[in-house]
This record gives sequence, C-alpha cells and structure tokens, in this order.
Amino acid sequence: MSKRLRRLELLAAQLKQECLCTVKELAAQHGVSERTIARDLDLMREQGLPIDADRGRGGGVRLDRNWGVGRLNLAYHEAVDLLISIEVAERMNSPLFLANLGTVKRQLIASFSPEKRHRIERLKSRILIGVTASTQVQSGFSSPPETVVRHVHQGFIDQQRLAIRYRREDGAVSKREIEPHYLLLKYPVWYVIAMDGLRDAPRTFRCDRILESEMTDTSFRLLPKEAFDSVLAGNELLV
Amino acid sequence: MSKRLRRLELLAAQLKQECLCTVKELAAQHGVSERTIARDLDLMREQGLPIDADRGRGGGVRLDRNWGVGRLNLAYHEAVDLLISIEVAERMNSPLFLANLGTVKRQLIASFSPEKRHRIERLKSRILIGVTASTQVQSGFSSPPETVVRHVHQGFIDQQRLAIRYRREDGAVSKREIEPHYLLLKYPVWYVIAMDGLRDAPRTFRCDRILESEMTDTSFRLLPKEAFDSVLAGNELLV
DNA sequence: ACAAATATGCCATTTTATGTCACATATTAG
DNA sequence: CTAATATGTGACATAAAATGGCATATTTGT
Repeated sequence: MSKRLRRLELLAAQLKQECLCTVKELAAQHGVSERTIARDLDLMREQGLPIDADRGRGGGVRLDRNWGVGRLNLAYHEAVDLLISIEVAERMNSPLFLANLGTVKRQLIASFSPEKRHRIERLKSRILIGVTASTQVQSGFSSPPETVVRHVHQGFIDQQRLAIRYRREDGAVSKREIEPHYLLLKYPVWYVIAMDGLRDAPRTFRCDRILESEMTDTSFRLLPKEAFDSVLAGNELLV
Repeated sequence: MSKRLRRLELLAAQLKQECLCTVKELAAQHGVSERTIARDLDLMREQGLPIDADRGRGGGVRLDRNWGVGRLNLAYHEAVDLLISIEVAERMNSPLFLANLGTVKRQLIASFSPEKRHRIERLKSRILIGVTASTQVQSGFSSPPETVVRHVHQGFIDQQRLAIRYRREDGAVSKREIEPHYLLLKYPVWYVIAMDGLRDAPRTFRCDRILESEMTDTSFRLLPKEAFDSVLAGNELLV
C-alpha cells in the first residue's frame, strides 16, 4: 500500500482545488479503474470528508464548498502564538472576526499534550491586559527583538534571568539584569514586568525598547504576586 | 485496509500525547506485531512526520517535541476568520505573539482554492483600518449580531442589500435599508460603511449597534470608491 | 427515449500487509 | 566488559486487502 494512501491525499487535494470532477477523469488521471475511485471516495466519506456527488448527466464529484480548507500543521511555537493571539484578541473585545474562532481554540487546546497544555497555562497566567495606552509603538522599534519572542516560548517567564540592553526614552542605552515575571499589554505596547537585578525592585520595561536579550544562568528567585502589586495594579490577568 | 489508516492516525495521536513509547507497548496496544509497528513508523517517517527513536535500554519512539501539535481542520468560515484576524492584528502592530504566524498565514492562503482565494481578496479589499477610537464598545452590545457575521461570510460586502434595525446613540431604534460597501475598524469598534437606501447617501453604522440584519433581494448598485471618499478619508485599506 | 453520470454488489486476480525468525546495531546498568 | 533492552532491517510464507471487470440500479439533463 502507501500507493493508496498517496492517491487518497492527492484526491483530497484535487477535489479541494477543482470544483467538479467526473469519476472517469479521476480514474484516468490516477491510472486506476473507475471502480477503484468509487471505493476511494467511499473511504474518504467514511473518514468524514463531505464529498458531494451530482448524479446524472453533467454531474460529478466535489468537496462540500464550505469544508476544510486543508489541514494546518502547526509547530509548537506557531500553535502557542496562535492561541495566545486569539485569546488576547478576545479579551480586547473587537469581535467581528472572532465569531468562529472558538472551535479553532478548542481544537488547538485539545491537540496539546498535557505537559504542553500546562506550560501554556502558566504562560497565560503571566499575561496581563491593561488599559489601552496613549503612546504609540516607537517607530523603528516596532517589533520586540527575535530574542524576546524566543525567550517567551522557552519558558521566559518565571524561569530565566535575562541580560538585556535597554533604550531609555531619552535615547540612552543601558545594560540590565532582569528576572521577568509578567507580560503586560497596554495596547499597542507590550511591557515586561521584572525584578531589576541591580536595584532589587520591580520595574516595567517596554518590549519595543529591549534591543537585545540573553539568557544568563544566574539563579532565578520565585516571588509571590504581592511583590509586584505596585506595578500590577489596575491590570487584569488573561486567565 | 482502512484498518491500517486508522492505526496510523491513532499512532500519530498517541506519539503526540505521550513522550516516549516502546515499540513493544505500541504493538501490544494495537494488537499487531512489533514488526508491523516498525513498518508503520517507517511509513509515517516517509510521510514527513519527524519521529525520533532512542535506541538501547530505556529508549523508545517519540514525535519531535516541537512538531505539529495536531492538525487543525478548518471550515471555510473558520479559516477566513483566522486569516482576517491575523492580518488585522498584524496591521494593528502589537507584535509580540505574531512572530510565528507568518507561516500559519501562508499555509492558510495556500490551502484555499483559487475561487475562495479570490473571494477573500475581495473581502480584504473592503476592510479599512482607521485610527484607534476614543469610544468603547457599548456594554451589552459588545458583539455584533450573528447575522452580521454570517452576512460577511456570505459575501456581504458589495453584493447584498440588507434590512437592519439600528439603535441610535440616544437609544431610539429605527429600521433602515442599506447597501454595505466597506467595513472599518477603529479599534475596538467595527463600522459598516454603506449607502443608506432612504437618503441615498453614504453613511457609517456601528456594528455593535446593529440589532438585526436580514438580506433583501432588492438590487444592489455597484458604486465606485469615489462615492465614499467623504467617509473613507484618513483610513487605510487592509490590502 | 436516450445518454451520461453516480452507486453498489459480486468474484477472480493481483498486490500489499502481516507475522515469524534471524541478525545487526546502539545504549545503559551493573 | 558484559548482559539486558532498545531500535532497525532483511527474507519468506501466508493472510488480508485492493483492484479490475462486469452487471445492474438510479438519477438527471437533452
């Protein structure tokens, strides 16, 4: 086999692309008999693909127009980004294009392994949504650097001490050691809430002003939420 | 067959859930010989699944940890919502969790049929992103009604005349006939830009104030963009 | 009425999948 | 170093599944 598997994949792709195919055409294209194509279609239907067939002259076979736009294969970090993006968008309550994303979210969550689900829950419990900011994202610094994103996916929050280069509002760049505890979105600006290693006090850093970040293996101190009350006040947790 | 297909699906799901399985366990669970599982794994590898194997004592088989967190099967309207949501989020430039969504977008677009791709392009060409609004979404009216969303997916823009019940700021509810041409997001509020059938002039309606909408089969007049210049000014198209 | 399309059943034949056994190779515990 | 567990691979007989061909029913447009 494996021949049949391949054919089934091809058939599905083909039916998605083209609107209406006759069994005869399909048989010729795949070099098998019409009977075989009929059986393949049966199998695909059995597996849940909504294949419509128009009988009679001028008829043919097609996939239900509103069905599965293919399958998305997501890597872990893609899935996390997608899930968090949807949840943030939901929280930000601009609902027109969110109506049908509930099922997407459910599918995403269901497909995580328990271990990953836990990791994501912890990440979410460290994300805060605040009021919309009056400031704009700095032009020229519109994206936080790659490294920040990578650190987020690697369990950035509550685990790793980071060495960063930070650009103050007046333009001066300084080096700092921080222990990040929370991410805060005051749309459109993301902040990192962290213990400043030098001053040993909670501080808030704009993600778009972090020029570089690097993990350091200095130990991380777990701190209770209360330690951050002063900077967290007035913001809501994502979960 | 179909037995093997099912087994392959189960195997993939299982390897995603559990970190490490021995071939012996898998064989026992599926009631086949170890040799068969080995062959199944070969086939899965051939199909592109990144299956790692640790040989030797304590070894086993697992899926690459960062690989496909399941497959998403999306219906058309889910895929559209997802795509538009991502693009809107990108345009709104709050980038922390958008870093890895480029590939998701590409997969989505690639999986649309040409016809659907065209439909989506047209929808996108009718979406405008404006400046962030100072107002909030009306509480109690936070979601536009189901019907508005449905109409969007059915080719709402530029095709259908709608009868709506609209709630003015002072609370008064009136009936109107509109021909919708554009959707405008002034975050967090969505607007419909339409020809008001009674006054025959362009007008802007807040989506969260549309209480009900219904298609009417009265003819729709295609109008050039210039007709809406007065209300479109200062807003940018999504595409 | 006729032609073109799907849908379904049956059976002989061909192809594929499976189990079994043997052996190679890699890793870890002791 | 050795024994114990793992995966990986090849060969071969056999069970199972896929295939093709044919007959037939059914739907639909001309």
